[in-house]
Amino acid sequence: MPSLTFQVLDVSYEVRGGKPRIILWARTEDDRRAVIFYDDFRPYFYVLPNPGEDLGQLASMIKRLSLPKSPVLSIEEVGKKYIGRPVKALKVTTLVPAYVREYREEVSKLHGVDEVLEADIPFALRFMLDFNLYPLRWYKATVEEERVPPGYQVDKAYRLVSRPEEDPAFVNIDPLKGLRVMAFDIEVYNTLRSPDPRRDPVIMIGLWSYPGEDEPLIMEAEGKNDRRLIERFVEEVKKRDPDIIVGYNQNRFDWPYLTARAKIHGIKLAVARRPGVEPSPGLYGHISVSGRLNVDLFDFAEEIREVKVKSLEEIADYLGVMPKEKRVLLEWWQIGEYWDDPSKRPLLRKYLIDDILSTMGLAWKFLPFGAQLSQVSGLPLDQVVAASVGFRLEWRLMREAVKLGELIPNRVERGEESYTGAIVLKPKPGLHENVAVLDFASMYPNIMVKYNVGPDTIVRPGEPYKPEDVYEAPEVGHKFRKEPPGFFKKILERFLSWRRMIRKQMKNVDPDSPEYRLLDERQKAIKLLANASYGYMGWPSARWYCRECAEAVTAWGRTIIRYAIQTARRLGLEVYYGDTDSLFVQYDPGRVEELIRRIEEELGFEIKLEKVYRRVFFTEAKKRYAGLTSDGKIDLVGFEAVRGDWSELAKETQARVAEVVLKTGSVEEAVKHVREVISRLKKGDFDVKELTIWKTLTRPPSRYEARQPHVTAALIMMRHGIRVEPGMKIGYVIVKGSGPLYTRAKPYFLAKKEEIDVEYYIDKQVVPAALRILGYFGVTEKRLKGGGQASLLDFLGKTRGGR
DNA sequence: GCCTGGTCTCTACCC
DNA sequence: ACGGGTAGAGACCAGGCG
Repeated sequence: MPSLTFQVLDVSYEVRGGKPRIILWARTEDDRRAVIFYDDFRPYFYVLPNPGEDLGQLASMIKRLSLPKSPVLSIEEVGKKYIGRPVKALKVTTLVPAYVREYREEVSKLHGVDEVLEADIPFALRFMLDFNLYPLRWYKATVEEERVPPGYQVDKAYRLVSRPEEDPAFVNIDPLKGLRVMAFDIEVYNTLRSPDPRRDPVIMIGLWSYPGEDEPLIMEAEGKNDRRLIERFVEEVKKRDPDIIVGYNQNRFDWPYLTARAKIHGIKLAVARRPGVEPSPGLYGHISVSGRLNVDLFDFAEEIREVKVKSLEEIADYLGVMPKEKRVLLEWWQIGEYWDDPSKRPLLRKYLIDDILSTMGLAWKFLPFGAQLSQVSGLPLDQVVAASVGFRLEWRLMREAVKLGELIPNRVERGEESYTGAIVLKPKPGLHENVAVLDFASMYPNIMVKYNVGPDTIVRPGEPYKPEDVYEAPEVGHKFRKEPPGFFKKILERFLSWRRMIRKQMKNVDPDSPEYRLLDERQKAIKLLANASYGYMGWPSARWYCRECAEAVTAWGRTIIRYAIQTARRLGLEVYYGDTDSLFVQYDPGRVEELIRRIEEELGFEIKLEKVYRRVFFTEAKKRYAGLTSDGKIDLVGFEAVRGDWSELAKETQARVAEVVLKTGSVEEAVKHVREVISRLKKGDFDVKELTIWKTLTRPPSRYEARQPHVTAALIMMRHGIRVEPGMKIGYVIVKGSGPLYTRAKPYFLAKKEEIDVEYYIDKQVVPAALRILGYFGVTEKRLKGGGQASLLDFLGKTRGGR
């Protein structure tokens, strides 16, 4: 029988004739698209009996529950481990995946059943778990060719005969190489309010395929009739037959909108590779397009902290994919107008083209990392991108559990129990020269490995132990058995050594080569998962939740950082600041080197010289500082200048103040700059956008206890027929008037320049932001705002501050 | 009824 | 929809005062 080498793209299943069939979506070595069917996989779950229960009797009770449409096919007694303990369980196999939920409910009720386990794992993923298949990796398997079933958009169809084995030849080959990527975006008609699919048509759709196309294809509706447009969209997608579809926010907007419009026209949005299948909601708010990987790039953008308003334009600008000044910029409410006006329509077209180019540009920034995340976590690309960090790690943990013969715990509702976290030192306020920043490398994962922390190694109350056989966490007293190595330790050790190996390989590869990029993205993906493990244990919804474990980790962390502080002081190094796993000390190269050596030797934890500040400035506040690095870069941490909920003008002013003070030491010049900004404001020489304040709406407006400006603005938007949803950033300005602030907020796009309350921006934005830094040097509000000379008091204040 | 200070609510940040 | 620690603005509210 022939052997096939293929790359796994995705897995789904269908039920035919009352039986499930696994559909493995793949690409073959000779670049064909293929489905590989597997008919012999069956859904199952485990039943964990109460201690001393008669398994045979339990089995016959379960058999009696057998459902006609999905009978119990077999019940098998198996030896497993559950949170590290050996257990006997029943493996119950049935026929139709959708009925497993029903079995879970009924079996849980049976007398003698402690828990029903692994009944909540989606069938297709269950197959990947059991067959140890990782998406985007390459495998070899024996297959038999079949006729491609009608309607399937693939070149080949096979039946899986042998268990696939990973092909090591492909390990360091870019998994995306040769895959067809299509970017798309739609424009929807509107009239100064949010579009409604019952009323507003789709007017333009753009798509662009790589490889193969030099430029995007732009399609337009006929007037306000989008029927033909949507039909053409489906045809054009099929023609391009992409493996990966990328868009920006398409899971929440484009797909639902297109689906709704198609439904109105009675058209099927049949863009999938399977006949008659439309895009449909999947896990984690993601939209699944069967046979293709639908990747919403917005999910990556969410993790870019530096960009606060995460629109496509802003993200593409930040990443240098499409500079704002080089593109057509339109606001969403202008789309209808630009469509109706024939002279403006070409600009709308260009706007869409720029969006498509930006989207494709972002794809090449993000997909390589996404592909590694998929290869490492084991979740298909489209899902891993949509999933949060906790779930990404959890899928990998589930895979490890299957390999180790461990039963996967259920996801259970738990109340929140908080515990003590890390230490943050009080900073030494002022301007300091030559300060070294030392960082413990992956402190929490290393604590977990060193002390064998985990839910399976912890000594529970009442359990016997010998003191010499356990590690005891300081302060909290939780104990962990030294042997055998626990679940987390095993996985983390593998992650850490895997990452070490990759970093070693990287040293022998040209930094500009594709292989280097691949390795770098892979080590980042591994690091992400490793670093998530501590937070994961403290997450009440985690399957492997263990509050005491998380608590023990932070306790060890506190002890370690205290020890490091003490060691630094003993060496005569002044400690300026520290947070969790970092220390800011006076930079004396010899003694810093000695400090590093001692910490590593005496504690067994690696600490690194992360950077050296030529100058660094602290106020009294923790978690805020400004530093000037040796290469002339300014780091601003925690200050208003890096927060999204301050006006751009206040942020810029503060950043400039920090820069002047750090680079020149001239408070004078910084004051001058602030005064210029204030006079510019008073003259009316400003733009509404630089005064806009953005805040996230975290819940529906009615669910707020306290009134707030951004909620007011959101309510005004709603009155104008603009949909606002939790998670949205609301941009508002403060306008003139009396009464509390929240009564004077207005959405920025409805506000006229003349109504802006300039006084508010001076008193509550620019001045406080500037004073946060200048205040330390004795500068007063009066001096920043005053019309005349600096007073004697200001002068005295300044010299006092400059000590 | 108005002012004041303490507390609560909310958001966004740091690591 | 991974954790705790933290800053800061403004709303909210009780108590003092006249």
